Amino acid sequence: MTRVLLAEDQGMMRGALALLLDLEEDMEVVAQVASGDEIVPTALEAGPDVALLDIELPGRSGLDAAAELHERLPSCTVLILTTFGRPGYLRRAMEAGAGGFLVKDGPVEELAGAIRRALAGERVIDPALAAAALSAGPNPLTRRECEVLSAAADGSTVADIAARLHLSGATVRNYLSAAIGKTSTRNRVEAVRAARRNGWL
Amino acid sequence: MTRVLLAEDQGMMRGALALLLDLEEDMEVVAQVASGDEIVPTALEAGPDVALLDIELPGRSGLDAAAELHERLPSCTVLILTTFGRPGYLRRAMEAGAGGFLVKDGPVEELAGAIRRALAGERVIDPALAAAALSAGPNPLTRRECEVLSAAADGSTVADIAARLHLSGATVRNYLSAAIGKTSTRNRVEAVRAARRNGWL
DNA sequence: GGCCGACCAGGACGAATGTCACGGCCGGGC
DNA sequence: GCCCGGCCGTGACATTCGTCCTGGTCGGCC
Repeated sequence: MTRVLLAEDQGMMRGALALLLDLEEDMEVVAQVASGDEIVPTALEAGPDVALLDIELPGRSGLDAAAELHERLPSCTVLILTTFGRPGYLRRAMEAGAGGFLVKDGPVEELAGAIRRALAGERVIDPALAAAALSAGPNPLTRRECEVLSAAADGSTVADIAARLHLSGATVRNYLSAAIGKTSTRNRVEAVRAARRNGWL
Repeated sequence: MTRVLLAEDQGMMRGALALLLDLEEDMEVVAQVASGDEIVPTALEAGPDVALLDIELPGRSGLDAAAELHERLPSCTVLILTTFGRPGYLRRAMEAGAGGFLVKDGPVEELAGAIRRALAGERVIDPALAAAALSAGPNPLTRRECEVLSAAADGSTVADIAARLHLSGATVRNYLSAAIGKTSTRNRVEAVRAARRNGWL
């Protein structure tokens, strides 16, 4: 019997997936969580064979939790299940030791099969997605550039960002300019969108 | 037997919901579509008793389709199922003649019950959401202001927007300024976010 | 040691943005 | 008829944004 942990914030999606997996003869959902912070503690307690994690969760990111889980509970195979097949997400998932990367498009029928293949040691990845991740290359932005870009996403002014990150306005402007250049965009808004699309934030 | 049409772009969500509803004794999913453009034609062909529609779909909006469906197939009860409980969405759904408005949070167990209550003539709405929609008031933005704001969402410059909408740059700036004022924000990015949050775009 | 990249900051400059006042046209309501 | 609001445009103005150049510190690598 394969014991499954489910991390997904949308209640309806989580419930539907749990019901779906419980219908499988050889699977059993032993824990469900709705936030990223609960993943590791719950997993350590429940000891699942497989963790099916969303990335964009309230609290901690699913990718973060995946990395820690892989280290502290190596017996548990981590599978990422996300809405967006962003190249950077896939890359980070692989670096975090994930056994597979699934997108929420694609038929439900594949889900159980993907879990079984991952348990068998196979790396379950959509080939088209893998190609996109490789062609996109690694994240060219430095940590600071990512932080500044994230802080700019909500329409904050330079002064706002500077205050929030304890920097000078001039420094913030320079980081933004660098990020705009590296993303080949025209302004901070386009830069944020490009970075998001690639999974760099 | 209640015949259900399902409109949802995420394959996994769509499949899981279909499976879930088919498990109910008195329900039967007779059609599934993944884009907004397919809703009305498919519904006219399949003749469902209930249409469960997502709002943010590729192609046409689910709210648009709901309005036309309510007019051309009055025998079909329209239920909106959306990720975001934006006040403006709820308002537009009610104006489109929807029989209910559900958010994808909240437990799956309620779904079938909500459908049955809507079929019985009840208006199924989360009370907290209804209160939020009323307190937020109607959309203060004019049609043009909405269009300009939507066009500005992707980081386009004033010149870009002007070209796209066949307007003068000065006019675009005036509309943006008006939208910024009405949303009590400081710049176009914040205005776009505020308008989106309220479901005005 | 030299080299490089990330990090931080300042100044100067042109371009874009946001605000305001001012016009005009049209259609609907009183 | 008059008034009002939506629509479209212009010009002027201060502010912000984005670019470029300059400078500095620090740690890692060869």
